[in-house]
Amino acid sequence: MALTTSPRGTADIFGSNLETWLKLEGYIRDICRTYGYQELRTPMFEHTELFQRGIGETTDIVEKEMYTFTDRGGRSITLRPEGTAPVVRAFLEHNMGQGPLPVKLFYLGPMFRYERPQAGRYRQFHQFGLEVLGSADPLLDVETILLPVELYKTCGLEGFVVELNSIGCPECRPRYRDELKEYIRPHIGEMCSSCQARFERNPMRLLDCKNEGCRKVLAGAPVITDYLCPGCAEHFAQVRSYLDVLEVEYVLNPKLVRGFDYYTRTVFEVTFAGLGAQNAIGAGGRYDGLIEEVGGSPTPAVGFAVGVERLLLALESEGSFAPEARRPDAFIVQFGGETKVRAAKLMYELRRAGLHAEMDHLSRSVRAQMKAANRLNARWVLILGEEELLAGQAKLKDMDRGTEELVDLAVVRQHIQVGEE
RNA sequence: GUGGGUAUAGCUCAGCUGGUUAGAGCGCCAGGUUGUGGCCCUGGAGGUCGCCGGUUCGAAUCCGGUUACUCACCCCA
Repeated sequence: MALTTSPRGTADIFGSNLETWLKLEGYIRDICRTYGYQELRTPMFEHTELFQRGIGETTDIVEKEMYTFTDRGGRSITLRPEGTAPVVRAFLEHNMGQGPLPVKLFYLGPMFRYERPQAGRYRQFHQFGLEVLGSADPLLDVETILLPVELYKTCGLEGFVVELNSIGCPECRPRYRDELKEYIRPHIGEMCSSCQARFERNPMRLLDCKNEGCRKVLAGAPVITDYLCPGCAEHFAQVRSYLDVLEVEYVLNPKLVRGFDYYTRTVFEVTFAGLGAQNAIGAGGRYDGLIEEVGGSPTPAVGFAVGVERLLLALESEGSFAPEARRPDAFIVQFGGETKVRAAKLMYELRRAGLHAEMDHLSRSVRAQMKAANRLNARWVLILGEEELLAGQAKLKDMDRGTEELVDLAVVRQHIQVGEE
């Protein structure tokens, strides 16, 4: 095992890359504030059963992608593979349902799934997500679509598409499932092995199979939205109506199904072409049954999650999100000895005043110090020599213009601050 | 879990059919300017050629394995 490489599917985030992250995180916190969402930070790990019950025993995540281990107390612990189940757990644990409804929460942090890494897919990745708990208002379904869309737009992202569907509820879904199976059954022999394996257990998952032959079979399959119960149909109609009123562009995709068992009614996915095979940059939906499943009283809820790395990849591919490079306000050049002592005092004085000041720590020549200042892209260089100090002055060089002048030490700070504006 | 591609300096990459001291550009350090950046010039540091094994007189080069990266399948953010 290489001690000098991070574990597979993980990455260090630093340098200019980190600046980009911080900028995006700033946008995320801003939009959550204006939309009235409170941040919730849940633990990185939970009891394994939470995910088994929440996400569904037969989902791929639970069956083969979880980082699960037994702790020293014999408990089965799992690194969170997604954010919704922990939020629901916290909602119940802290009796948030007793407070003003709906409860609007957001989270931003790492998730863990044991998968083969690939473009836009990592073992530790980050999600920004939010959940609205305690209301079945279709307007809130729309809000969870609108908010990420607004975020993408704020970031300058253009080439994304919102796909929308309704997968009904436990009332209407069984009837559709039966119809679908009836339709598929005569053709099941000619379908791919994974479709055959899933046919009995979860026939709806066959709908988004990418296999050419399977797609052909399913092209004429019955569509869930034709089988919605009156309640779900009405809900879906209102969602679409609000989307139109709020001018959110979307595409109906009756074959859109989701990998988690907990979804009901509205599901959506935001895709971005050009990310490779992993093209979803955000997804979500309504989960009216999850809270009860986890042990709470029946409570409707809706939410979504955005893959931070994927969003950053998408932004990078469009090339319009680079944050402004940071530059020091001042670099102080000195000649060692007493001049270095005076330079140090000046540097910390400037920093106390909120200015980013730097100096050399490698006993370098003036020329090398100037080069360093240039490399750091310092706005000003202060040259503290014996002569200048005797006169209580320093040379102040404007690195953008190449001009310099003698300035009294007492007013150096003002010169730099004024020059910044 | 399955399949393809890749692995040489901090970064991006050369290195032909195996042949002496493994190269370039960029970056880094120093000098050209005994107190002045960007451009230019000169020099320098820096590499167990991913790792293990095999073939061979001889392997960065061929073969096998392994690990990592990468792309795709599966699945998903």
